[in-house]
Order: sequence, then structure tokens, then C-alpha cells
Amino acid sequence: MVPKKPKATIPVQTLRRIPFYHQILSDLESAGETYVSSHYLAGFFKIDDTQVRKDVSVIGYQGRPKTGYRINGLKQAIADFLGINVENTAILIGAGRLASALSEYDGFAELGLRLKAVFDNDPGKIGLKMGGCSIFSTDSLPEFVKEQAVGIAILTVPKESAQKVCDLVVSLGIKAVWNFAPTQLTVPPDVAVRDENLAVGVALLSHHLKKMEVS
Amino acid sequence: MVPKKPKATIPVQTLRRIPFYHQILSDLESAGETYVSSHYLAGFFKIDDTQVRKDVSVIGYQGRPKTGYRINGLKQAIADFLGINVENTAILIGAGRLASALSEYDGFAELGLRLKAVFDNDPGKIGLKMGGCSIFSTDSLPEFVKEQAVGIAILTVPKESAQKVCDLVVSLGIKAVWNFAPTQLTVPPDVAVRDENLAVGVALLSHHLKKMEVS
DNA sequence: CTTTGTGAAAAACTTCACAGCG
DNA sequence: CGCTGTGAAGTTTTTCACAAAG
Repeated sequence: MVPKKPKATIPVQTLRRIPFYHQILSDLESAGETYVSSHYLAGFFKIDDTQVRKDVSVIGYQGRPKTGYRINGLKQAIADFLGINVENTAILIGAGRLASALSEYDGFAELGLRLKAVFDNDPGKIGLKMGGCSIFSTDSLPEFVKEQAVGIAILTVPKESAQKVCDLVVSLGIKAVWNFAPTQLTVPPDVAVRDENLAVGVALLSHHLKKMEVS
Repeated sequence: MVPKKPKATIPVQTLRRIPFYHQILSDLESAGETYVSSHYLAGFFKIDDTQVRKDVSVIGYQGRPKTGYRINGLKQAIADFLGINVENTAILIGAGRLASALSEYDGFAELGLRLKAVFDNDPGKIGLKMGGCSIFSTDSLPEFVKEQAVGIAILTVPKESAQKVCDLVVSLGIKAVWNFAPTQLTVPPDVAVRDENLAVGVALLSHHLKKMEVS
């Protein structure tokens, strides 16, 4: 009779899996499905059904024996849990090709991310458009952040300037940094950084290939 | 007196951290440093010094008391361990903007990744160049893979066709898939998939922001 | 009979404590 | 001392076992 379990401490591994659930549920929804089982969801990871059920219980959703989880109900619960319904605002710093690819990425909207502005140092780029936003000079960044609420700073700058730019946005009060530069950033404890480090992908796949050779 | 410890089973978490060590070491090397301590490396993660030393021991490298780890020695050991010295060959499927951003990513070479060819279905793109490679028709993919050894297939196709393309490359014997489409792929157990899923980044950062609001 | 929910057991991962070495 | 290396202890995460419910 108690549908919600706030649960004080959320397992990190669970938190990592939740976005994947959201994506799988979106795909299922598009495919016209309405119910899904923990077993089906577990199949996408190397985990047991039970773990999926524990994860769902952390999210605060309840399924039904025999039928499983209502897809749109669970998807909604995940969205609430993650806060991706609230529409987070974001700015993009560094208007290179990666920025261009990201800004046109249609998944952003679905995840509640709203791109507000793009910044770059190159005078040749200032004034141009990217992903429906104008490109401004990085010099105007402090002013912009003071006027507009910005949730997430997306960094697509060269690795040499990544830490410097990161320090800047942190000093302006931004609490979430999404780093695409191939370098490790250091931030105060109250700021979250997500490193979208391509080296990890290369490394894991390369390791898999090497392991196969041996065995 | 035994410098190497092959160690049968490698902790997954360790495997995830190793690429980050590699990157940090590269940065330190560029900065002209020669030695690094486990304490320094631990500072980039929320982990203890000890864990770093365990990770290094898994890699099979030995440090020196008082001085720490030789940066280029450890970096080399990681490269050997991951197999990124061996130069893995890769092909890119889906010649969109993301592919363009990836193909010009200079970190690939440093990680031993060699892009061999780009494939796309759009006749308007075939024959053009991307990242120093020619763009071929996807129809010619089977033939290409038969002739050339391909380690990694990089998927930058729309999510609707991702699974289909994945099945194709798997059927051609490719054992490592790097998926940039926002969907979950299913593959046989001997094939490794790395999902470079942007939704995870949005979700984790969004959750952090929501958590801050509450507390 | 199938699938969720959950306490208990098992496994994996991290930290502690301290030996060893320069 | 300062820092690595490692067995033991502690914590977190996953799996097992089984009750409950349609």
C-alpha cells in the first residue's frame, strides 16, 4: 500500500543502469508494446532478473505479478526520478564539429535537455548559428550565466583549455559539467562531472579483442 | 622478483578505470612529469590510494616505494594490457555529423585505432572523403570485411537501423562494436558492445541537479 | 504457472592495517 | 619518513530462495 520508497542512499550501479532502462522502454513504446518483464530488461545487461526488480524498487515503481511493468508507467517513473521531465537548460562551449553533432542530436529534447546558447573563442564563428542557437563569444559567458539559469555546461573545447573553462563555469555557479574533452577534470565536491571519454570505449573494446586472441 | 601477475579474472571496475589512468598519465607526461603516486591518481576518482595500487598490480606493473610509479613505464604497461599498442583497425558505418566529428578526433591514433573506411547508404555521400577515408556504399561492406581484417565496427547510424547494421557486422565475424546510436543492441556473448549512450550523461547530471534542489 | 518483491546468502569491490623497501 | 604491496576486514552489489499475487 506504500507505492513510494524514497530510499536514502541509491546504489551507484543502479543509477548507471536507469538511463538504459529509460532508453529500452522508449524503444519498446515505439514498437507498440505495453508491458515488460524484469527478465526481458535483465537480458540487456549481464545481470539477474532480481537486480532489475531491485532497481525498479529504488525508482519507486511497482509492477504487477504475472503481467510485469507497464512500460509507459515505468518510463514516467524513471523520468521523474532522474528529473528529466523538468527540462534542464544547457550551454555548449566550444563550437567545433563535435558540438555541431551534439547540437543536432534529437535525443536531447526527449531527455529534457534544452540548449540555450553556444560559446566559442573564434571570432569567425561568433554570430553564426548552431543547433538553433547563436554562437556567442566566450567573454560574454559570465554575463549570460548571471542572467539566465543554466543547469549543465557542455564542454567540447580542446583538452588544453578544458580545465580552464571548467573552472570558469564552476566559478559562475554551474553545478553540472558534461565534459567531452579527453582529459580528467577536477572540480569541487558539490559539482558533478560526467566525462564522455572516448578512450574508455577504445580501451574496453581493444581489451576484449586482445583477450579473444589469447584464449 | 616476479614482475607480472597475469591474474585470471579482472575486476570490471578496475577495467573501467584503467583507460582513465592512461589519459591522466598522458597529460602528466605532456606536462613534463616523470613520477606519479597512487595518492595522486586516486584523487581523480572517489577511491582510496590502495585501490589504485591494486589496479596497477592487475595491470602487471610495479612501482617503487618512495618514488611512486614511472609515468611512461606505467603508461606503456597499460597500453600493453589493453592492447592499444597493437593498432586496431576500425570501420565507421553511417557518415553523418557525428561520424565526421569522430573521424577527425585526434585521440584515436594515440589509442592505436586506425580508421580504414567509412560506409553509408546515401548515394550522395559515396565517393566523398571523411577523416582521410573514402566513403563506400554499405552494400560493399561484406566484401570489404572479407578482404581486410577489421577489429572494431563503429556505428553512427540512426537508431532505427542500428540493430540491423549490428547484426550484419556480427555476421561478418566482427567481434567488437562501438555503438553511438541511442538504442540498446543485442549481440552474441562473444561479441563486445560499447554503448556510447549520451542519455546516460544527461541522466546522471540531471539526477545530480535534482538531488541538489531537494537537499 | 508466471512474474513481482524481499530478506538472506554469496560475490565483488573497497578500505584498513601493516610489512617492506628505498 | 614516504610510498608501494598485500592479506584481512568492511562495505556494497548481486544472486539465491521463496512468499505473494494475478
